[in-house]
Amino acid sequence: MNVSHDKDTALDQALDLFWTKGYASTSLKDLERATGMHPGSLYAAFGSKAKLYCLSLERYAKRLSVLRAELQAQAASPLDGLADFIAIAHPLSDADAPLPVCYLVKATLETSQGNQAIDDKLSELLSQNDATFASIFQQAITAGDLPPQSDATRLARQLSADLAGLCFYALREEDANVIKEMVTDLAKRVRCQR
Amino acid sequence: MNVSHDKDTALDQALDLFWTKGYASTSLKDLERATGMHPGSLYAAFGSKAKLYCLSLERYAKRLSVLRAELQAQAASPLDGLADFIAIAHPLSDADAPLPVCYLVKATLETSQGNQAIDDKLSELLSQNDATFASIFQQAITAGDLPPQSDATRLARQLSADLAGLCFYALREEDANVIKEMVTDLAKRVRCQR
DNA sequence: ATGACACTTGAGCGATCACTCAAGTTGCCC
DNA sequence: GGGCAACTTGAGTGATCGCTCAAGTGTCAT
Repeated sequence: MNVSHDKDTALDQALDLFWTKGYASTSLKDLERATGMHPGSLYAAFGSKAKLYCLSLERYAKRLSVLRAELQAQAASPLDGLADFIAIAHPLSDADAPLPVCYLVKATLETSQGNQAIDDKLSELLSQNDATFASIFQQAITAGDLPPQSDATRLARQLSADLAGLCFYALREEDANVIKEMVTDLAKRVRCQR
Repeated sequence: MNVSHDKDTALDQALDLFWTKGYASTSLKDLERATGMHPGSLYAAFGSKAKLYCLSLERYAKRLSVLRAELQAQAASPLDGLADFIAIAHPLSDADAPLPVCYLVKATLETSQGNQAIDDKLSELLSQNDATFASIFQQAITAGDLPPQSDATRLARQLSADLAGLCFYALREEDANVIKEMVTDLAKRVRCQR
């Protein structure tokens, strides 16, 4: 009795596994269990563990950026959209996320020094993310919501670091209220000037 | 021809390895190469890979806290000492560190969800660190360097997260000047109110 | 010199790693 | 229903994993 598999579903399951356990600590046995696929099918569909990992990173980044774009479109202003993203959609405040930590942040701190293709993919995705942040800040500057002499790139950099800092803290703090407070503070800081 | 080994030296070498490669990606073969010890000696001295890792975490935390205490003793005020620590002694600005990333931060993001003893050790060390930060802020409040209504615990929490955020950014940014600037900014922010 | 003891040595343990591939199954077109 | 391409299956690959332990070596006091 053979079972047919949906590549996207399997990728989602692999993503959750990698997210929680990390790349090195996730074995193919784990992936087989999670996806219900046998090694042959996994390799036919994804090529290798590293490629599957890269695909999962890409998928996650895509998902986040779609979400951010949606919030941006609904928001009254660029900064409001960004604040909503932090307060609502980011893994820090998303109850469905397996960890209250951005997958890319965790991957960055784990993976450094290893497979080159993975490192490249990660820095590509993070750069894209920073660029999006910067473009939103630029819109805010143009719209007059930020002082004209503001540096959008620098603001993006700082936001990226601030989010990563919160991720770190969220992982160790058992009291969800503390994290919620910190997230709210950051969102507020983004919305009402910095 | 047998070789006698110094436990502290071996521990330092193991620490550097774990720091750069992470726990899961560091094999006993790697540790043997780095320390020059054979498996039997390693196990006689340290018990297991996990125990060696815990010892390395402890040693690192101790090293950092000694450094911080020294700077604190020399500084004109508690906040000055803290700022010096960030600007001078923290891995972010220490050229000798194998990575511009606090070992505990990296370990926290890698290790979550695994060996219980490691998780416990990590959260113990991080709590100690936060407590030290908080006590320094408390001294600053008592000394009148911070408004009396300041919340030392909250300030410590925020500093911890800010440092972690910088670690994340330092790992991906190839331009050392950008990081230096961000570190200086944070040190300044700590020194001159927040 | 000798025996007692502590430490080092490294071959090798069973388990698990990422991965392959020949055989089996399925769905589709004619 | 016969033929074929596409996919699934899972036993099995060699390598490496963390770890053990009997044998070897060095350092003592006597």
